[in-house]
Amino acid sequence: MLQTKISPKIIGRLSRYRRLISKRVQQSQTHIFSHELAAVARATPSQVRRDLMVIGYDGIPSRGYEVAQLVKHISAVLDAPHGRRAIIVGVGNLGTAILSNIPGRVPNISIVAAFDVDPRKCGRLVNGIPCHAMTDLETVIAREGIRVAIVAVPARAAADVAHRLARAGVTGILSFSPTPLPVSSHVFVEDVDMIVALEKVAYFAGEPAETSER
Amino acid sequence: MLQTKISPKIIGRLSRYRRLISKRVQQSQTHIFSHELAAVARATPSQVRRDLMVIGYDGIPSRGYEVAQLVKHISAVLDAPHGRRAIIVGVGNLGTAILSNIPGRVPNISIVAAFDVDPRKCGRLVNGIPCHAMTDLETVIAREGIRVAIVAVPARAAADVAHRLARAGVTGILSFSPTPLPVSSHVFVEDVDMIVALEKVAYFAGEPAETSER
DNA sequence: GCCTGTGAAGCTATTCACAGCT
DNA sequence: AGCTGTGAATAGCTTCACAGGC
Repeated sequence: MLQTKISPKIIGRLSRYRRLISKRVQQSQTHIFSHELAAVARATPSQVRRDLMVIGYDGIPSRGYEVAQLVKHISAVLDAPHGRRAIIVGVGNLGTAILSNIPGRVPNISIVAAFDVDPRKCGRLVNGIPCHAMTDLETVIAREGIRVAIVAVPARAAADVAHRLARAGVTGILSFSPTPLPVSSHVFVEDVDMIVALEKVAYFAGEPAETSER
Repeated sequence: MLQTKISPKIIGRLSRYRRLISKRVQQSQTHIFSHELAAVARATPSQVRRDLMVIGYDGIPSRGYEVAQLVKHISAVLDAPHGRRAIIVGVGNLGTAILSNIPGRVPNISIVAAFDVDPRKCGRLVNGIPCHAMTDLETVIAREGIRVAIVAVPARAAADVAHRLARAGVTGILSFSPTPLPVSSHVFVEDVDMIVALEKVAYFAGEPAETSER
């Protein structure tokens, strides 16, 4: 049962909603309001209601949403039926930081292998994940049926890695590379660019010492 | 030169354009086309032309944009007049990864101090940046006139740090925290949430789908 | 009262399409 | 020819506003 495609923005918010709801479930709370969900996603209550409308979940006026049900509905949308295995390419500073932040915090997704050019890292565990040589990339992807990859390699290596991933069958890439990966349009790429993010912040932080140019 | 506020999306693309243009300047190229700029920002040529229209820069038909001029125009928009100093709070795995990726790659912005609760890190240099105890946070912010901060602390500490930053005068925060920082609306917050990003990728990796962007 | 669902309105962002320059 | 600038059109996203349920 394939849903009609939902926009990236809504998917992002659903992910945030779910994180909050899961917490509430653990605290054995039973209901949650749209304004609480809104706060966690920097959204408005009506936006939350819209989003939930898209996935076809109805709340109860004046009681809010039943958390156990809602988490199931959201998971039915976000999660692949039998779970997803992902790999990470590049186990430098950034790669290890990712490995210490992600595993265990993303329901339904597990990182099953890491890759690095550095031979000293190969054959060992990094944060509990086995690290392989770059030469094994295609083999492991095929064997594990990988469709999702995280790319955390230096900029100069990124294009080559992306090509290999795409050719080997990867259809979704989370990229930390500052230059866009050259992949064909059937591969979904999500760019996380810290430099762009910082420049945005610097811009909107406004002028030091309020110069007002009238 | 008074600018009206430009949208975050456009600022993000301008940042990417500038990175490419700077490279071209170094290669002593003189002109660049809108479709080249588009590629680097996952945009279309007409979007590029719109963006440049917003900042009031005109190209030359059939030659493109004069790179030396254009980089100046973009910088006049993005950069604070006398440069910006920023700090980073949290020097764990993620914090050090950031410190190894950002300094030197963002024109006009320098990271001048780091902070961590771990007393073993205080008083030392981390990637060339002096690390202070958390108690010095307000002092350093005041002394250096800091308006921009990067928050890379564990989730449970994030809210407290955000309050202190905002109270001390910070007006822009780049946050890597998975829960939204509780700051008043005059502080600009840019969230980088790896977990959400990964879930997006996993969702769109689903079936033979097509690409989109953030 | 407080909350939800949803049509309709309002906004923002992106693309089209074409005149005009080199 | 090949490119730009830009009004007009389109698409996409968010908010409003209000009827209806608890």
